Amino acid sequence: MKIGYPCINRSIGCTPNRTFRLASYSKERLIETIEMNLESLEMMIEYNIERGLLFLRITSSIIPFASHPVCRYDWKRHFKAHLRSIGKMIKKAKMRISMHPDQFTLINSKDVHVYKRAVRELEYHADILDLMGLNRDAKIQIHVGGVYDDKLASMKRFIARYRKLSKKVRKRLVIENDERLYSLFDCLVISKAAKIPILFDSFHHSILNNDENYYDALKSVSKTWKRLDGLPMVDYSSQRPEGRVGAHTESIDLENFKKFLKSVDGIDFDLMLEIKDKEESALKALHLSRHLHLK
DNA sequence: AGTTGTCAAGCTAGT
DNA sequence: ACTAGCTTGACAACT
Repeated sequence: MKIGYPCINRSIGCTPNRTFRLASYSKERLIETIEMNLESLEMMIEYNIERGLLFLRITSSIIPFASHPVCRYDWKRHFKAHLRSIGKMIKKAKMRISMHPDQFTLINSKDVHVYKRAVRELEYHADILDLMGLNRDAKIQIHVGGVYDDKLASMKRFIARYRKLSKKVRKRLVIENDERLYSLFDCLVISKAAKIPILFDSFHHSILNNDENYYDALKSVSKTWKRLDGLPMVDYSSQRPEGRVGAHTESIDLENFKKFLKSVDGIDFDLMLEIKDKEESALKALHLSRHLHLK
């Protein structure tokens, strides 16, 4: 099991998340920001490798405005070598990579313009992973999308639109169960029809479910990942005390985490900790997982 | 230097 | 038909 945290590190003093306002867009500003982001990403990767955190989610903001019409600069060509060298570091360390486009990336939208923008956004994510030279176990995770007053029709639209995606996107795209609209069960229905792997979010599942326990849930999800897809990816978080239902905790609750690990003991997967204090909790989790006597 | 409002993108629930 | 809320880090404009 590889363990990681998403997008940013709070202790190295730089972020791969830098962006700027659309109003201040310029080619120079774009290049400068991407350069800083890629350097920060490299520092983050080094930090993680040194500490044994081998699962990383790369932020979607790494190339600001990448899929926006304002961005007509050929950043792919300009940063090809840099991205390739980052990919080499990743592969050398056998690090696992995921990306998670934002909530407006909706391929099942009724609005065809939203759908088209989503496709461009997914292509951009796939380009990053391709330019890094990563194999198809590097994944792009999205939610199924909106319900639009007709869940079945919206699920069908997802499947039909998924089938039309380019191969470079399809080989990396996975769906994640959410906590309000599409449960694990819904995802399984879609997965069966579209042959798309499911990324299991344990926290969402604890809020929206059909009474499947973690073990059975993860077992059924594991079957949706083929050999070339790599191990299943799992997102883990827990409820922030006194927060709104679904609010992610500030810092890892080790008792809850231990219980979760024990409940899915015997199933192999890579684990992303969606916790606000990022690397701090990830390191605690890594330490705990190494000292638990599991199968 | 520190604080606060605002930012490319959408959906849903509530009025 | 319209708007607040979701969630969230960092920019940008303001004290």
